[in-house]
Amino acid sequence: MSTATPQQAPSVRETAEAWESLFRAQVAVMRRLQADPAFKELGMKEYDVLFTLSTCPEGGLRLNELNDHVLLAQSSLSRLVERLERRGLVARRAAPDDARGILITLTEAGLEAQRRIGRGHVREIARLFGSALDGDELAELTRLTTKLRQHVVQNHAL
Amino acid sequence: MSTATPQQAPSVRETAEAWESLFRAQVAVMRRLQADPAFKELGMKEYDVLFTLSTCPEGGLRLNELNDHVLLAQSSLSRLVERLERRGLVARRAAPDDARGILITLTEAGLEAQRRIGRGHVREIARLFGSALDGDELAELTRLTTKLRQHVVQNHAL
DNA sequence: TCAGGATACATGCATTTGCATCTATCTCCG
DNA sequence: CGGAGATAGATGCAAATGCATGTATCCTGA
Repeated sequence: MSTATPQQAPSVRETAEAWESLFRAQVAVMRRLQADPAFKELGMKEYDVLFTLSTCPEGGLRLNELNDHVLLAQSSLSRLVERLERRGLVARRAAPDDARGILITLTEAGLEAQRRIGRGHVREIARLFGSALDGDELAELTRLTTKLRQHVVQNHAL
Repeated sequence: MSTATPQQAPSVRETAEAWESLFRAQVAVMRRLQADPAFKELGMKEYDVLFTLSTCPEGGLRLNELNDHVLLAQSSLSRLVERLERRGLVARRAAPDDARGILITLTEAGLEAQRRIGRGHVREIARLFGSALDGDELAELTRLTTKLRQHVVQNHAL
């Protein structure tokens, strides 16, 4: 499938440095985002679930698919979704093709909440990132992290 | 998008895309790291504290300084450190210049644990990152995330 | 100098999380 | 077919977390 890249594998030192830097940046940004009053109503993880569902609108997602996007144990996500359902933000129904599975979809209220919170969220991100990186740098950051994620997901199944 | 516009003021869309991509990459990598058996002995957050302490060896760190590096509420970190102390991995003593503060330092056992776990950790990171990005890309990723973190920390105090 | 407010950390308590395990369903291959 | 193992999701329970608040100490300005 992939022709081997001509260059040698990067050193352990380089990779560790990159991960450390990526991780710390994520922590720094996340700390500021969490402080946003918009997340009093709904935690980051809850919002993340609503957001992920909003990007795959038709038919919703299975619990295990959702689980790939969120950093939570399966049981924790199960109960998080249960809470969202109790709040009327998502609906759960049996998956059509697999009687073991459940399909989770956004309700109208859930979609509305996602959009409302998402607007403030996105504005806050722009505020944090805007002065830090220019357009080219942002594009490059997006490219690199996307490439990293894709390789990790493809070549290192859980 | 305007190719003619040089830079400054990236769009909300661009920043949101970059953050989403950065965040998802972090989740994907973190998921794999957490699966490493090395983290049965000590969770990621616990390791993160030991690692942070290991990078500032002389005199240790104050609890509130530590808190800047970890994505935990102050009370949670307080108790996390308490647990590490009970396991003999860190020591807590009164800060010399401020009677309200405590200074946290690695014990010998803590340093040993950090090094031992860190070795496997770093190897696992190299395995995940190595095939994904080449040396130049890693360096650029490091540069961009470092720049992002610095700007966020400097311009957006909590 | 000292009152009012800020800061550092700890603690009570309800919520959330993860691990282990359970049930139900699916898949494969004899 | 049919039984062994895999997979999806739920649940009991102990541990971890966050919020609100408490206590002690520090700082500032009148």
